[in-house]
Amino acid sequence: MSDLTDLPSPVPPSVTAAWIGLMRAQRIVLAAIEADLKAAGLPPLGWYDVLLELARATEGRLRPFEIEKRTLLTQYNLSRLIDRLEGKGLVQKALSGEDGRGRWVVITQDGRAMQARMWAVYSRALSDHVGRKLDESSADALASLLAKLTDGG
Amino acid sequence: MSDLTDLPSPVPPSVTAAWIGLMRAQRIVLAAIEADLKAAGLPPLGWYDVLLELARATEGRLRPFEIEKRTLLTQYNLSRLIDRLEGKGLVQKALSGEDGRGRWVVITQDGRAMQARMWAVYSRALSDHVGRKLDESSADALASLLAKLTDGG
DNA sequence: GCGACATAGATGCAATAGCATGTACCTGCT
DNA sequence: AGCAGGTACATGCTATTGCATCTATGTCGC
Repeated sequence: MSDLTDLPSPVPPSVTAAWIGLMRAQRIVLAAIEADLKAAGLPPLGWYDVLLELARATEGRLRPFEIEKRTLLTQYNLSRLIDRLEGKGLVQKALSGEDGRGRWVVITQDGRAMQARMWAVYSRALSDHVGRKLDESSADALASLLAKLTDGG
Repeated sequence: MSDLTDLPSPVPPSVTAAWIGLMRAQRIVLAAIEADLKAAGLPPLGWYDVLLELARATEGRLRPFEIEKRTLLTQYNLSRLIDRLEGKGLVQKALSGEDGRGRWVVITQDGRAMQARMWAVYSRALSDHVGRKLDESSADALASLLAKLTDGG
């Protein structure tokens, strides 16, 4: 009886190494950053992503489906994340005039303050866990290699 | 009142770009691979990681804490994942003679078969979502840049 | 051998993610 | 206008995760 695991893989070792490295690096760095946020008594990174998009948007507001595209959050997770943000007073929901199906999610002053407080910790964590390990040209090179993975096709 | 978000970030743009690229690439590729597994009626990637480690281990068995180190799973998640694997007959738990606290997790024949079935799909997905987008030298370069992020310090 | 502390693993409970579906509204066709 | 289908968002239910803690055993110093 042959064992498929013994057959030579059609996947070049460099490709598996890249993939495993991608998973490991993302998990390890993300865990480190989340730990720093938690140690500072701040909410998880997902909150930051939403707050940042809102803070950058004109009039500090976006439709949920716009946030969804920008953040890669799923529709149902975003729906509930917005509820939590609203529960903490960081955003408000408003009815959309133009589209009766839609809602606006509007960032509050507390929301902007939270985004800034989180960035203070987040940016330090980024410097620490990414910047300290890659010089700028390596970081550029990494970013452009990663972009190849997500570009269309 | 100053707004921290307007202060120049201490983080170089290349570093943020690398980090955002890392998050995006990992999420997108992982989601694509998980989708392929699911479409084939197979369990998620976490199962594969554990089964592969067991399949590679001598006598097809490892202690939970050994699996934990190899996979980056947390202790409590692994404990429950093993329960699920056992529930499907893919592994068995056995008492450890040497260390009364310990258990052995032993892969079954069904477990080996599942690992092989998953690899068939997984390897195709890897070729498709990673190999097809990176030539081998790019993949090597990516792997070594990523390694810098996880190396000590 | 006993007590203090560490390690291996399990587990109750609360929070979050995933899935399927529901509701409301929109758009386009007839 | 009326219906078919699509989009935007919410939600009930289940599965998984995270956290804190528990049990059991091991190790070390005395």
